[in-house]
Amino acid sequence: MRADTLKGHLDGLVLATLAEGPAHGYAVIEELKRRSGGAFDLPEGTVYPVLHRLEAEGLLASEWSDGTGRKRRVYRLTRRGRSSLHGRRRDWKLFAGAVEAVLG
Amino acid sequence: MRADTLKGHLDGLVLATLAEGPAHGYAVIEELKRRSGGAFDLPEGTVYPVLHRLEAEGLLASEWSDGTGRKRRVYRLTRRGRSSLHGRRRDWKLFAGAVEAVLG
DNA sequence: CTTGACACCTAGCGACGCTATGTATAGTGT
DNA sequence: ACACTATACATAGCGTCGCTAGGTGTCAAG
Repeated sequence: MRADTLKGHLDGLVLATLAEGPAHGYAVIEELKRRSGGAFDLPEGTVYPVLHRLEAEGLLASEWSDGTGRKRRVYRLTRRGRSSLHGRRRDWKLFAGAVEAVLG
Repeated sequence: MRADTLKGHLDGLVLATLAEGPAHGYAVIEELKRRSGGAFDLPEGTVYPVLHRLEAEGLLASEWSDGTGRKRRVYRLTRRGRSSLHGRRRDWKLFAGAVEAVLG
């Protein structure tokens, strides 16, 4: 997979990964890999900044969890995050449809 | 359509637009708009640099045409360009499949 | 004779995925 | 005991590339 193919789509993918329940950053990375069948095997330096950005935008909220002794930051969708995800799914359908119409 | 959604995909779209025959830059812009049903209404400052880049990479070749009096640069796919297009169509299918698997 | 479509061009900006690097803990193997 | 891997977080800086904004010039219509 070419680098930068994700550009502009990653936020939606991360939101979708958190749609079924809260998770910490590392788990988001693994879940993206799992759901995509290995296609999205993203470095931490890609995903952590996304989580920070989405939280800064109010689409995610987080809190530290030290239940297991290991410190983890657990993220969850806010209401606005869930709404943004719906918009992004719509946008994706439009975009994908347009690309396929052009590619033929 | 969000800006930058195209990032990493535009080259393939331009190649696809030229797959059915040579065209000049402005016509490529119009054809992208037409095929996409208006979704891809791209400014010239986006498309012209792409054409230059693809030509520099050997995927397109061009020559000036002044048949109508108006100067136009007409682009056509090279063999390598056509082969690149095939690869990009494959990549798109993989990418789109992975995105849809994640979005659910 | 101005307006708008056609047709080309490029400098510079901004966004963002990625590389590289750093820290620290838990588990596994030898 | 010691090394190594996986887990888990963080961020500075780079490179790419779509876009904005500005420029040149031709042609048709009102």
